Amino acid sequence: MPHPAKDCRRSDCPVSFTLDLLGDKWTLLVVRDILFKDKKFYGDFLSSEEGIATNILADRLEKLDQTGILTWEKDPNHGSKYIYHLTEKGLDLLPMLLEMILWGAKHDPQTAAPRKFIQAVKKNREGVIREIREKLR
Amino acid sequence: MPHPAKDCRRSDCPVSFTLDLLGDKWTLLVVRDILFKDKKFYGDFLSSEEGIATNILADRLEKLDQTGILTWEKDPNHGSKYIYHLTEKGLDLLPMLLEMILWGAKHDPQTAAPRKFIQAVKKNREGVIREIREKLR
DNA sequence: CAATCTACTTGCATTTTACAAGTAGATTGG
DNA sequence: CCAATCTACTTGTAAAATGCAAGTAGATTG
Repeated sequence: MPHPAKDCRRSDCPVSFTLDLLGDKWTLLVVRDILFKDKKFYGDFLSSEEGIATNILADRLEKLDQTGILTWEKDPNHGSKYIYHLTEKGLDLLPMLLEMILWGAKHDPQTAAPRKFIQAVKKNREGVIREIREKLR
Repeated sequence: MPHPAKDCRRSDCPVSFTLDLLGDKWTLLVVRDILFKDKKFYGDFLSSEEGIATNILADRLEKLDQTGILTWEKDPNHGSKYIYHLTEKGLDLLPMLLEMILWGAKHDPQTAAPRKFIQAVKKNREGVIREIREKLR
């Protein structure tokens, strides 16, 4: 055989696995932008208020592609643009993101999380998940 | 006034807030160890299979303390040991961790997540949460 | 009271991140 | 049609975080 794929996993623990793929300060912000902010272009992500650097963004998009969380295709209406979107594996991150939002909203005194959205998630998690998934088809 | 507390938050978004506190490869492994593996001593965390370095562990414990997620106290039975445990804010991370586990277990072909546990979480989330919280009192 | 245990700290090499600038192909305006 | 602009990047470099090895200080054990 050529040579064994350099295996970067630290253990077979599911928490560790998730962190290996998503454990940094930027990756999940891209996922958030797609899930909750209807962003789809490179420039959209770049202009998010947290101010991701362009080299970091390019790196994270590539890693998200390599791990099967995201893909992209040419914008049919605009040849120099690419449309980024989540795969099923990426959409499956929605429940986790919702819990991150609930935790952040609860424990950050100056959170900007809309009260209505938080209430909706608490009251009807599955419904919110279904709605967001459908919107993204 | 003295001088404004150097504010490291990138935005008021709850996802960003959560990532500011927990977005790295190690912090949540300590939380995992406490929630699911009954670990409580410095040496326990050090000996986790992912192999955290001692300086990183000390740093993360301090940050978790600063952000009110964890505290510690002297072991009454052993004066050179400290018992680390989660605060309410830390226990509130449980639902998020459970979603990380579900996602990791679903998408990692070689996951070590026990099938029984995954089934229990899927079938009775709230029950599992209650049980684990009670165990940690 | 010496060896060991426990929870760290320190120093340094390597890796990752942040910031600024540059590039290449597609599109738009005159 | 062609110069300016738009879009999605790449490159270079300084700063910061991480990883690894070794050392330390107080409590405990034999």
